[in-house]
Amino acid sequence: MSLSPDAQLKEIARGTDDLINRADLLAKLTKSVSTGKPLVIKAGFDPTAPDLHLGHTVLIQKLAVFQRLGHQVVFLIGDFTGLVGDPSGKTKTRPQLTREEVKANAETYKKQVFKILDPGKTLVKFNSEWLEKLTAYDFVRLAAKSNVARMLEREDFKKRYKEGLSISMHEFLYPLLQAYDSVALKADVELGGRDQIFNLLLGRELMRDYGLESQICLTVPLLEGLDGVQKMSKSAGNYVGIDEPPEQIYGKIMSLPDSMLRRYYDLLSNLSLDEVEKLFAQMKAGLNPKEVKSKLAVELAARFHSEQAALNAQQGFAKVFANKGVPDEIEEKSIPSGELWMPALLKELGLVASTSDGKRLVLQGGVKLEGKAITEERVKFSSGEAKVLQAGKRKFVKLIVR
RNA sequence: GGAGGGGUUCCCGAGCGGUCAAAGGGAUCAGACUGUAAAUCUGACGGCUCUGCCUUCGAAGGUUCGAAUCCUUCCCCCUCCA
Repeated sequence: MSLSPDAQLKEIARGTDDLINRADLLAKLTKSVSTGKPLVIKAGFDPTAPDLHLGHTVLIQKLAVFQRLGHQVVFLIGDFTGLVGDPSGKTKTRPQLTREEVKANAETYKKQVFKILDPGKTLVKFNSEWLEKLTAYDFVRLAAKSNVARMLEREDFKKRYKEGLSISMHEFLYPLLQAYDSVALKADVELGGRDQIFNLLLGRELMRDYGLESQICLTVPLLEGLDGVQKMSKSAGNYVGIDEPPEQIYGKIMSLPDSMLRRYYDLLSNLSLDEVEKLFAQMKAGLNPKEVKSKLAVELAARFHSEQAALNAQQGFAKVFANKGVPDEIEEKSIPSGELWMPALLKELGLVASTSDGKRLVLQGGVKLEGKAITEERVKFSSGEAKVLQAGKRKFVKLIVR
């Protein structure tokens, strides 16, 4: 089904951060509808982090929108540019990935991405396919397409330059190579995060230089992580991975600060704008924010798993945290009988990092046996007993005494 | 090539001969409270066979009764001028 260009535009523009520019996109859509030729939608991904999180899904969902509208999504894996290195991670030299590693990462990517995208309609490409073939001559010619002043227009470069921080040569190359990808793919639209705007725009210019019709640049907002401050990233540890078990997804969303709720709804929920408005109006009128949060947590857990798994996670959470109970399924561990020194036991069971840590936990009343906080470091266990040991709020182990 | 500034515990960042396992902040963890793994408050936050001992302040040596702090060499990072 092919919607009218106007209707498509509206759908595409929803929840975007920036769209450059609307008129061009409308023209492309109009042409696409009249000729029946789908637009080429490009989105690039670095092959070094195959662990996708919610932050990435904002963009992927937008890709899915294009896909539903009948356009050709190209999932571009930046195996070559990954070697060059993204300007943001500047301290360490990236390890050179072998072909096998890139391939393996790509598979992981696909597995995750196809929870949202339709595999049958997605074209997966590697940019080494064309970038590797560039000669030094091509390369210099490519580099000549831009200039230092232009590069320094980029916000982060400008800032670093002003503050006298270093900028490596290859960091200038990165945007150019990414832009060249658009040339190679003859992309109609490129999607990226908010931080990608410069690179996307460079693609737009470069395509013109190469005599092609310029791509449309569409950015989606960057999702803040669970801490509500930094952008979501694996290295910051404030992320929700889409491959995580439903209980984790649910629990992590519940740990989101209330202040971030609306933002998450706007960027992640599939609810219509009206429904979201209504929900927040209710909350203002007294509905417990916890309920609103839980609703989102269920929606997301269900998206990456199943409705049932999500509801189970919700129940388990209520049991453990709201009612301070014990989860249904806990790991069983066998321990010897006799008097045991808890810090060592905790360490052995992997519940704490060190005996010192274990001592602290006991001291602070964070260790419970059968729901009762223990006060002594040494506890007697008799053979045949089975007791639930709890370390902190969410770690449980069932002890089977030999 | 020249001049200068730096490398401190998970991160940022103080300390610049003893009172330093090292201020402060962040992150993390625990407890209380609650509406949740929100918010807030309190506490903990190198390791261990734990009223003591061991290891840590880029690396290796040295000075000293005693060094993260002083000296030497080395490694690394950054800035400016060429």
